[in-house]
Amino acid sequence: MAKHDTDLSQLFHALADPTRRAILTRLAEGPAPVTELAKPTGLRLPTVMRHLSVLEEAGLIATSKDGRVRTCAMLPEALTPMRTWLDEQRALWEGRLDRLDDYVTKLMEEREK
Amino acid sequence: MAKHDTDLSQLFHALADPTRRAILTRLAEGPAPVTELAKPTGLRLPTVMRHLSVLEEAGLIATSKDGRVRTCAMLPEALTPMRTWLDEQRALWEGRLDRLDDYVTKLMEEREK
DNA sequence: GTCATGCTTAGCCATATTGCTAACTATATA
DNA sequence: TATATAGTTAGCAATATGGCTAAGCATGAC
Repeated sequence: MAKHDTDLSQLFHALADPTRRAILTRLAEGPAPVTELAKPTGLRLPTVMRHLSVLEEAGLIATSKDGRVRTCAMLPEALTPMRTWLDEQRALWEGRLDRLDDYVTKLMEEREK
Repeated sequence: MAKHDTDLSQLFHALADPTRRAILTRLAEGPAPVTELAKPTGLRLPTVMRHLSVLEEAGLIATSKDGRVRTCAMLPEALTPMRTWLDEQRALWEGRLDRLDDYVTKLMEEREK
């Protein structure tokens, strides 16, 4: 299993949770401290911390502590592998359609003879 | 929690497993029966069946049975919600940069006075 | 120094996930 | 009809996930 494969798994796994996606969406608008991120979720702090560490391990956010406040910020470039995967998948799919197209074209040509 | 939100969760969850992504990649090139999909994974059939049903519930593949053979095919449009989410996320992020830009511009103008 | 605030750690519980084997059904094929 | 093939079902075990409480630590406000 290639390394970027586990990266992708981590990335997709991190995004598979609605709470984590909501946190990311909030962070897309700018950095925020943990407590502020926790408030709209209705979840307890330790639970939110866990979500944050999943996001951090997936490379989707970075955090830093200033005094007793930990500030979280999004790292949007972390989404690139996902975009790449999507594009590869699309290329494969379209390649398949092209081959199908070639095949049909060939069939038609055979018929002409 | 909106409905398309659970869709997204299912979608991301389905894609978070390397075996399932490998199966999808294979299917992007064309339909295949279960046993053929199972072979390269090195996993037992019931395990692969489970992966397939996860993919099917996420809307990523469709299956149909002809005689004793079940054929699986990819449904590439199932990836659209993911693309949409990515685009929304990017829009938010870029909107943030724009606002930052406006803010800086405003600061500069203030300075001019 | 005392107290409130913001986070952190440890650990518990329920459920979900991912693998397996064993046993079964249904369909080709000889 | 007998046998091999393709898939299916049931159920077990290990681990991961997502929630919680309780207790702790560090820092800022009074």
